[in-house]
Amino acid sequence: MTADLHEPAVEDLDLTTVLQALGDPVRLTIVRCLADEGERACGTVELGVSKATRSHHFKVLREAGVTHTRAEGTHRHVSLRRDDLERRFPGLLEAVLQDQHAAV
Amino acid sequence: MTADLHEPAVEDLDLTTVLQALGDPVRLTIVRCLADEGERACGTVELGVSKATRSHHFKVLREAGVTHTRAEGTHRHVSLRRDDLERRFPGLLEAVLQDQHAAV
DNA sequence: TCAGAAGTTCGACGATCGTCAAACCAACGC
DNA sequence: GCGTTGGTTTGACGATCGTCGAACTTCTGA
Repeated sequence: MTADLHEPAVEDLDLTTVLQALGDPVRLTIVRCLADEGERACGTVELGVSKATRSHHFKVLREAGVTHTRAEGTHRHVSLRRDDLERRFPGLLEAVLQDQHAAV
Repeated sequence: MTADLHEPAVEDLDLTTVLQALGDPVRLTIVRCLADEGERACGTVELGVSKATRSHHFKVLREAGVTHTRAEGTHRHVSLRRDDLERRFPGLLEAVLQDQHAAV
Protein backbone atom coordinates (compact mmCIF):
# COMPACT_ATOMS: atom_id res chain seq x y z
CA MET A 1 0.00 0.00 0.00
CA THR A 2 2.50 2.57 -1.16
CA ALA A 3 -0.12 5.04 -2.31
CA ASP A 4 1.30 8.47 -2.87
CA LEU A 5 -2.11 9.96 -2.25
CA HIS A 6 -1.10 12.59 -4.71
CA GLU A 7 -3.67 15.35 -4.81
CA PRO A 8 -3.41 18.49 -6.93
CA ALA A 9 -3.35 21.91 -5.30
CA VAL A 10 -6.40 24.14 -5.64
CA GLU A 11 -4.76 26.34 -8.26
CA ASP A 12 -3.80 23.31 -10.30
CA LEU A 13 -7.32 21.98 -10.61
CA ASP A 14 -8.17 21.57 -14.27
CA LEU A 15 -11.75 21.91 -15.45
CA THR A 16 -11.45 19.36 -18.21
CA THR A 17 -9.96 16.83 -15.85
CA VAL A 18 -12.63 17.41 -13.24
CA LEU A 19 -15.44 17.12 -15.76
CA GLN A 20 -13.92 13.94 -17.11
CA ALA A 21 -13.67 12.55 -13.60
CA LEU A 22 -17.33 13.37 -12.94
CA GLY A 23 -18.48 12.04 -16.30
CA ASP A 24 -18.78 8.43 -15.22
CA PRO A 25 -21.77 6.77 -13.56
CA VAL A 26 -19.77 4.89 -10.95
CA ARG A 27 -17.75 7.93 -9.95
CA LEU A 28 -20.86 10.06 -9.85
CA THR A 29 -22.33 7.55 -7.44
CA ILE A 30 -19.26 7.85 -5.25
CA VAL A 31 -19.42 11.63 -5.28
CA ARG A 32 -23.11 11.64 -4.37
CA CYS A 33 -22.49 9.21 -1.56
CA LEU A 34 -19.67 11.32 -0.18
CA ALA A 35 -21.83 14.41 -0.40
CA ASP A 36 -24.62 12.72 1.55
CA GLU A 37 -22.65 10.78 4.09
CA GLY A 38 -19.54 12.85 4.52
CA GLU A 39 -16.25 11.05 4.95
CA ARG A 40 -16.39 7.39 4.08
CA ALA A 41 -13.99 4.50 4.11
CA CYS A 42 -13.18 3.48 0.61
CA GLY A 43 -14.82 0.08 0.80
CA THR A 44 -18.09 1.12 2.38
CA VAL A 45 -19.62 2.44 -0.80
CA GLU A 46 -21.70 -0.11 -2.67
CA LEU A 47 -20.84 0.13 -6.34
CA GLY A 48 -21.29 -3.29 -7.87
CA VAL A 49 -17.76 -3.44 -9.20
CA SER A 50 -14.67 -5.29 -8.13
CA LYS A 51 -12.20 -4.12 -5.54
CA ALA A 52 -9.69 -3.22 -8.22
CA THR A 53 -12.17 -1.17 -10.21
CA ARG A 54 -13.34 0.66 -7.12
CA SER A 55 -9.77 1.49 -6.23
CA HIS A 56 -9.26 2.77 -9.76
CA HIS A 57 -12.25 5.11 -9.61
CA PHE A 58 -11.21 6.50 -6.25
CA LYS A 59 -7.80 7.16 -7.73
CA VAL A 60 -9.25 9.05 -10.68
CA LEU A 61 -11.32 11.23 -8.39
CA ARG A 62 -8.39 11.88 -6.11
CA GLU A 63 -6.00 12.77 -8.92
CA ALA A 64 -8.57 15.06 -10.49
CA GLY A 65 -8.72 16.87 -7.17
CA VAL A 66 -12.32 15.98 -6.42
CA THR A 67 -11.63 14.01 -3.27
CA HIS A 68 -9.25 14.05 -0.36
CA THR A 69 -7.91 10.80 0.99
CA ARG A 70 -6.76 10.31 4.53
CA ALA A 71 -4.91 7.12 5.41
CA GLU A 72 -5.57 5.57 8.78
CA GLY A 73 -4.20 2.15 9.39
CA THR A 74 -5.35 -0.11 6.61
CA HIS A 75 -8.28 2.15 5.86
CA ARG A 76 -8.54 5.14 3.60
CA HIS A 77 -11.02 7.77 4.53
CA VAL A 78 -12.26 9.65 1.52
CA SER A 79 -14.06 12.97 1.50
CA LEU A 80 -15.13 15.58 -1.03
CA ARG A 81 -12.93 18.64 -1.45
CA ARG A 82 -16.01 20.81 -1.40
CA ASP A 83 -14.32 24.04 -0.38
CA ASP A 84 -11.47 23.68 -2.85
CA LEU A 85 -13.82 22.89 -5.70
CA GLU A 86 -16.07 25.76 -4.72
CA ARG A 87 -13.14 28.14 -4.69
CA ARG A 88 -11.86 27.00 -8.05
CA PHE A 89 -15.16 26.28 -9.84
CA PRO A 90 -17.91 28.11 -7.95
CA GLY A 91 -21.26 26.38 -8.24
CA LEU A 92 -20.03 23.42 -10.20
CA LEU A 93 -20.23 20.71 -7.57
CA GLU A 94 -23.51 22.07 -6.26
CA ALA A 95 -25.00 21.87 -9.73
CA VAL A 96 -23.83 18.31 -10.17
CA LEU A 97 -25.15 17.23 -6.78
CA GLN A 98 -28.47 18.93 -7.36
CA ASP A 99 -29.44 16.46 -10.04
CA GLN A 100 -31.86 13.90 -8.67
CA HIS A 101 -32.75 12.28 -11.96
CA ALA A 102 -29.70 10.09 -12.10
CA ALA A 103 -30.29 8.37 -8.76
CA VAL A 104 -32.19 5.54 -10.48
CA MET B 1 -25.73 15.86 -45.80
CA THR B 2 -28.44 13.65 -44.36
CA ALA B 3 -27.94 14.86 -40.79
CA ASP B 4 -30.82 13.90 -38.55
CA LEU B 5 -29.94 16.72 -36.19
CA HIS B 6 -31.21 14.51 -33.44
CA GLU B 7 -31.35 16.43 -30.19
CA PRO B 8 -32.60 15.02 -26.89
CA ALA B 9 -35.58 16.60 -25.13
CA VAL B 10 -34.97 18.56 -21.94
CA GLU B 11 -36.27 15.79 -19.72
CA ASP B 12 -34.03 13.27 -21.43
CA LEU B 13 -30.82 15.15 -20.72
CA ASP B 14 -28.43 12.92 -18.86
CA LEU B 15 -25.90 14.37 -16.46
CA THR B 16 -23.22 11.81 -17.16
CA THR B 17 -23.56 12.34 -20.89
CA VAL B 18 -23.40 16.11 -20.55
CA LEU B 19 -20.36 15.98 -18.31
CA GLN B 20 -18.65 13.61 -20.71
CA ALA B 21 -19.44 15.95 -23.58
CA LEU B 22 -17.98 18.89 -21.69
CA GLY B 23 -14.94 16.96 -20.54
CA ASP B 24 -12.89 17.54 -23.66
CA PRO B 25 -10.67 20.55 -24.40
CA VAL B 26 -11.85 20.99 -27.98
CA ARG B 27 -15.51 20.80 -27.08
CA LEU B 28 -15.00 23.12 -24.14
CA THR B 29 -13.49 25.61 -26.57
CA ILE B 30 -16.56 25.32 -28.76
CA VAL B 31 -18.91 25.83 -25.82
CA ARG B 32 -16.99 28.89 -24.64
CA CYS B 33 -17.02 30.34 -28.11
CA LEU B 34 -20.76 29.80 -28.45
CA ALA B 35 -21.32 31.37 -25.05
CA ASP B 36 -19.34 34.46 -26.05
CA GLU B 37 -20.40 34.88 -29.62
CA GLY B 38 -23.89 33.41 -29.65
CA GLU B 39 -24.94 31.41 -32.66
CA ARG B 40 -22.10 30.45 -34.94
CA ALA B 41 -21.73 28.58 -38.16
CA CYS B 42 -20.04 25.28 -37.56
CA GLY B 43 -16.91 26.11 -39.49
CA THR B 44 -16.22 29.54 -38.04
CA VAL B 45 -14.76 28.27 -34.81
CA GLU B 46 -11.01 27.91 -34.93
CA LEU B 47 -10.09 24.62 -33.33
CA GLY B 48 -6.93 23.36 -34.96
CA VAL B 49 -8.48 20.07 -35.97
CA SER B 50 -9.66 18.67 -39.27
CA LYS B 51 -13.10 19.18 -40.74
CA ALA B 52 -14.04 15.62 -39.88
CA THR B 53 -12.99 15.95 -36.27
CA ARG B 54 -14.78 19.24 -35.87
CA SER B 55 -17.95 17.71 -37.24
CA HIS B 56 -17.56 14.86 -34.78
CA HIS B 57 -17.26 17.17 -31.79
CA PHE B 58 -20.28 19.18 -32.83
CA LYS B 59 -22.20 15.95 -33.10
CA VAL B 60 -21.22 14.88 -29.59
CA LEU B 61 -22.34 18.21 -28.17
CA ARG B 62 -25.59 18.08 -30.09
CA GLU B 63 -26.43 14.53 -29.09
CA ALA B 64 -25.62 15.27 -25.47
CA GLY B 65 -28.14 18.09 -25.66
CA VAL B 66 -25.65 20.88 -25.10
CA THR B 67 -26.17 22.59 -28.43
CA HIS B 68 -28.96 23.26 -30.88
CA THR B 69 -28.25 23.04 -34.59
CA ARG B 70 -30.20 24.91 -37.21
CA ALA B 71 -29.63 24.02 -40.85
CA GLU B 72 -29.63 26.84 -43.34
CA GLY B 73 -28.48 26.01 -46.82
CA THR B 74 -25.12 24.34 -46.64
CA HIS B 75 -24.44 25.92 -43.29
CA ARG B 76 -25.31 24.74 -39.83
CA HIS B 77 -25.89 27.36 -37.22
CA VAL B 78 -25.04 26.10 -33.79
CA SER B 79 -26.07 27.63 -30.49
CA LEU B 80 -25.99 26.72 -26.81
CA ARG B 81 -29.18 25.33 -25.28
CA ARG B 82 -28.68 27.60 -22.30
CA ASP B 83 -32.29 27.63 -21.11
CA ASP B 84 -32.74 23.90 -21.43
CA LEU B 85 -29.51 23.18 -19.61
CA GLU B 86 -30.39 25.69 -16.92
CA ARG B 87 -33.79 24.09 -16.42
CA ARG B 88 -32.37 20.60 -16.20
CA PHE B 89 -29.05 21.30 -14.43
CA PRO B 90 -29.35 24.69 -12.75
CA GLY B 91 -26.02 26.47 -12.45
CA LEU B 92 -23.99 23.83 -14.26
CA LEU B 93 -23.28 25.65 -17.50
CA GLU B 94 -22.69 28.93 -15.68
CA ALA B 95 -20.12 27.24 -13.47
CA VAL B 96 -18.34 25.76 -16.46
CA LEU B 97 -18.30 29.04 -18.35
CA GLN B 98 -17.07 30.95 -15.33
CA ASP B 99 -13.70 29.27 -15.45
CA GLN B 100 -11.12 31.57 -16.97
CA HIS B 101 -8.10 29.47 -16.22
CA ALA B 102 -8.54 27.15 -19.15
CA ALA B 103 -8.41 29.89 -21.76
CA VAL B 104 -4.64 29.24 -21.96
C1' DT C 1 -24.40 23.46 -65.94
C1' DC C 2 -20.87 22.91 -63.18
C1' DA C 3 -17.14 24.11 -59.90
C1' DG C 4 -16.60 25.02 -55.35
C1' DA C 5 -17.84 25.39 -50.45
C1' DA C 6 -19.91 23.51 -45.99
C1' DG C 7 -20.67 19.50 -43.54
C1' DT C 8 -21.28 14.56 -42.95
C1' DT C 9 -19.98 9.77 -43.17
C1' DC C 10 -16.81 6.06 -43.49
C1' DG C 11 -13.05 3.34 -42.42
C1' DA C 12 -8.82 3.18 -40.10
C1' DC C 13 -5.25 4.23 -36.65
C1' DG C 14 -3.37 4.64 -32.02
C1' DA C 15 -4.53 5.95 -27.38
C1' DT C 16 -7.22 5.87 -23.51
C1' DC C 17 -10.83 3.81 -20.56
C1' DG C 18 -13.51 0.60 -17.53
C1' DT C 19 -13.34 -3.79 -16.11
C1' DC C 20 -11.52 -7.98 -13.91
C1' DA C 21 -8.59 -11.65 -11.53
C1' DA C 22 -4.42 -12.34 -9.43
C1' DA C 23 -0.64 -10.99 -6.96
C1' DC C 24 0.88 -7.92 -3.72
C1' DC C 25 1.53 -4.85 0.55
C1' DA C 26 0.77 -3.05 5.07
C1' DA C 27 -1.57 -2.97 9.27
C1' DC C 28 -4.33 -5.24 12.80
C1' DG C 29 -5.84 -9.14 15.95
C1' DC C 30 -5.04 -13.36 17.91
C1' DG D 1 4.44 -15.66 14.32
C1' DC D 2 0.27 -15.92 11.21
C1' DG D 3 -4.06 -15.44 9.05
C1' DT D 4 -7.27 -11.77 7.88
C1' DT D 5 -8.78 -7.56 6.25
C1' DG D 6 -8.59 -3.18 3.42
C1' DG D 7 -6.62 -1.41 -0.35
C1' DT D 8 -3.18 -1.01 -4.35
C1' DT D 9 -0.73 -2.58 -8.47
C1' DT D 10 -0.22 -5.13 -12.40
C1' DG D 11 -1.24 -7.04 -16.59
C1' DA D 12 -4.74 -8.12 -19.76
C1' DC D 13 -9.19 -7.79 -22.23
C1' DG D 14 -12.62 -5.48 -25.13
C1' DA D 15 -14.81 -1.10 -25.86
C1' DT D 16 -14.80 3.55 -26.65
C1' DC D 17 -12.53 7.87 -28.06
C1' DG D 18 -10.11 11.52 -30.76
C1' DT D 19 -8.00 11.99 -34.84
C1' DC D 20 -7.31 11.94 -39.82
C1' DG D 21 -7.87 11.52 -45.08
C1' DA D 22 -10.93 10.41 -48.49
C1' DA D 23 -15.28 9.95 -50.48
C1' DC D 24 -19.78 11.73 -50.44
C1' DT D 25 -23.99 14.99 -50.30
C1' DT D 26 -26.22 19.25 -50.71
C1' DC D 27 -26.52 23.69 -51.61
C1' DT D 28 -24.85 28.05 -53.87
C1' DG D 29 -23.01 31.17 -57.22
C1' DA D 30 -21.01 32.18 -61.54
